[in-house]
Amino acid sequence: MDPSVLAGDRALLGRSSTAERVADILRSRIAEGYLPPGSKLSEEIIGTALGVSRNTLREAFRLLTHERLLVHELNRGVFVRVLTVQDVNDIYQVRRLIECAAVRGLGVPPYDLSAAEAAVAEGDRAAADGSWLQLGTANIHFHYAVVALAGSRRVNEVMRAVLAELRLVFHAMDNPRGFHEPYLERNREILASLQEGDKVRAELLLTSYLSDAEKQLIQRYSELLPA
Amino acid sequence: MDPSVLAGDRALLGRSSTAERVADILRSRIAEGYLPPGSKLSEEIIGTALGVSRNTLREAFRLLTHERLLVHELNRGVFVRVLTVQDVNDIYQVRRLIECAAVRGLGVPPYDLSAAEAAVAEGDRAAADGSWLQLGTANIHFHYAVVALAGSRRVNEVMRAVLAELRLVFHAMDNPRGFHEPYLERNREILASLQEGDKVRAELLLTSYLSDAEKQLIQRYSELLPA
DNA sequence: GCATATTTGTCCGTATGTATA
DNA sequence: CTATACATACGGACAAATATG
Repeated sequence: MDPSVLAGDRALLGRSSTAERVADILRSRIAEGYLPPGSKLSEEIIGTALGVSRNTLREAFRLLTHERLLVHELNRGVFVRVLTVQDVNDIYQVRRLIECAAVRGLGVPPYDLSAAEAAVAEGDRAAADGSWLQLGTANIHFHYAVVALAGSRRVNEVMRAVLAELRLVFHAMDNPRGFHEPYLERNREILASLQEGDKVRAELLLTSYLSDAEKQLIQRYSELLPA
Repeated sequence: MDPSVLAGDRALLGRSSTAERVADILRSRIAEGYLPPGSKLSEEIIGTALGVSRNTLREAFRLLTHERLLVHELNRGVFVRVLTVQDVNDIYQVRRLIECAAVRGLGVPPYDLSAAEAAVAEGDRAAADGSWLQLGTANIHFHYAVVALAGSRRVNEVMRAVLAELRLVFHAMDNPRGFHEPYLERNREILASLQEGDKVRAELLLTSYLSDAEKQLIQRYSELLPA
């Protein structure tokens, strides 16, 4: 790994828990693709680059390992997670189970859809700017908002973790516009169904959405991995 | 045969870090009730008692904190988690969502119910022995087996974590027999429905099971906390 | 409110064990 | 097989926060 990736981050270390701040920095670098899947994160190199001790760094590694962004191999160190085709399939199985169950479990309309509406608006802005990666983030926010309708802290946390993993998958897509753009409209349709109180239609749209996205990602993955 | 082909499997066998073994010990003590919710775990006391350094002990604390068995308060230390009434409500909301969705998402019968059958048998043995706490564990195993039918690694992990939290709740019940015993028969009914391929009935039974258990636990909690 | 004692947060140096070229 | 690099674990140190009288 090239330690200069973290050179500018030393100044950011000044607030709350050191380990959490280190984790924040590493999480950003992973999300931005500076630390691609499979990278080894050396305690020595990162510790000196950020100016923190190994104990503190290991604490940060633990946090990110729990978020499934890193994997820890005994006596070998930590690495940026490499997701397999099976992982992608499992992530979408979780999404189908939880997102559909959240919609199905809704009470009587109207629902508080402000967060979902904000996510669609965020997607519109990103699309207008041509920020396709940000559009992917906005789409993730929309689905997080849908699950949040269930009103459960723990369900929210599970969803947040799964969607964070999904970001690792998105990095494999070479054409972010072609992949993300169509789903903005599909989210708008899901939102409209919920606004009309039509849970059944919303769940159907959600199911086909997830099915299509999974197919695209797995096809792309299958092309990449044998290479 | 070349012994080196098994080199990678050494990690899968008896090897684990000191921190993980310490975490195992503490997890057992918590599950057994020796460290009741609210207990403060002093680094000094436990470190010397187990003969490990503070750094190693803190690593173990982190593992258990991520399992939600401990809570970490900055500059104050770690404590055995004290679940609130809201936590109990949230845990059952998650269970309703995931367990029902797992059953609803099942394909065409027959299903592989061996794990669920084994859990009911485990419950029968525990009831015959009068081991009511073990009966509670067996009931937990049954519901874990039901969720495992969904076949998703991530869903399984979520369920395992939620059911581990539930164990903390069970410690609040003063009459373990009165609480756990009736649910053994109800699990048997759910199993029978699944054996007959009747997903709809299984989901209905599951819903009422979870509703009743939640009511009992929350009532007990409400009696305890104001005291 | 203040001063003190205790405990945690962070870091370092080092010895040992493990994996890999 | 050896050498190197690295992770694991320990003990000690000091600063910072908290608890106690």
